[in-house]
Amino acid sequence: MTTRADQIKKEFIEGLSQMGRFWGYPGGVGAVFGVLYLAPAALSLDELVQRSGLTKGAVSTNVRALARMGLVRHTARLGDRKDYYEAETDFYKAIRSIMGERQSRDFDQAIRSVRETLDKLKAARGSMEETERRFLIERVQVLQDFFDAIDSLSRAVARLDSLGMPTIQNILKILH
Amino acid sequence: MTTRADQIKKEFIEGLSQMGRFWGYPGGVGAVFGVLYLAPAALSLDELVQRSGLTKGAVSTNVRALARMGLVRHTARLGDRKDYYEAETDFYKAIRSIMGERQSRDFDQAIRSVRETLDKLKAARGSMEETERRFLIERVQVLQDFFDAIDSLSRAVARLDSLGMPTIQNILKILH
DNA sequence: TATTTCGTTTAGAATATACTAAACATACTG
DNA sequence: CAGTATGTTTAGTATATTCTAAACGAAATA
Repeated sequence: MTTRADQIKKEFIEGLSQMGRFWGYPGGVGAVFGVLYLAPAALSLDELVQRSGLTKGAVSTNVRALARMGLVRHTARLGDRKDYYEAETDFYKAIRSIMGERQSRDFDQAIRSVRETLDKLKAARGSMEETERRFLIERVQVLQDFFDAIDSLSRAVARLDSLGMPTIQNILKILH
Repeated sequence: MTTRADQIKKEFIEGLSQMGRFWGYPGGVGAVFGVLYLAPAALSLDELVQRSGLTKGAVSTNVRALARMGLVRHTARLGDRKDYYEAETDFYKAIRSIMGERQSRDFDQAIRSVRETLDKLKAARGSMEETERRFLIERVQVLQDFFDAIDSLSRAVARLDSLGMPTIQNILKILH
């Protein structure tokens, strides 16, 4: 039998699944988080399998991704060697963790690539037409400045020990 | 013959391509933008085909996506019915445009889904166990508050007519 | 009106991704 | 030590995405 509660939960979880895809994560990640977020207590892997409809393998992978992002906590129970998982409900904490995670992975790599290009261009005096070289340096420099700004912003956010509504309100004031 | 300049450009473009994928866009989008960004003048579609190595169809699609995002401007030349494209170099302008674009599409949809869940839960008094209903409302409310905060932040940014380093510096000060 | 030029759209191929099912590894339990 | 419970890894599959190649359409020109 499907209760009204089950129905509402299911729709919500489907919504989170879409949302996950929007942020660039597999649908299963959003679904697993949804299940955990609507559970009043930590769940075991098998419970996640049941409630998410995915297989053990997929849940294992997805839940690990969520833990790496800091959206899910890994807990244990005495005298029970199952792993239990529960959702992080402090999203301000989670978002910092996510930023840290993404930061290191691909974004840093991309920024590095821009910096390398700039270095190469600066070192290329003589081996290419000077007018073009000046133009390219100018362009790439603008991009790097932009990335540096984004970078310092996200680092600042990640460094905070709390990012709550008061802080956001202050930022909003500046942006008037 | 491949000059040193060509080589450096090619590597830079490859970097932007990766970066594009990181932000969730096809590699071709990044590549096309890279070509335009390193060109001192607007380019026609055929020139983009040559320099990006993609076919007309792909370039047509990708360049249109970039224009929608505001990362590329569509220009014309008198007495020439070709389309010409040039890169937007004001990234602060571009980022606002991108936020507007993404906003409307999927993110709004996701937020709406959360709000709907909350409404349904509030309307479900009697049709489910009251303790559970209270718990679910609490959880979903926290998520919605968070999204509302993000939403007002991004709307504020999108509303600005300029988002330059001074603004960012101010924000950084708050985040100390 | 026929021809050329240019951009878009479509059909299909190649690729990447995320899942399932099952084998596997590890650590408890009897 | 055999057997069981638990989570991870892998091989294969299904699906979605993004490209190419080519057909198409629209507009300018002869």
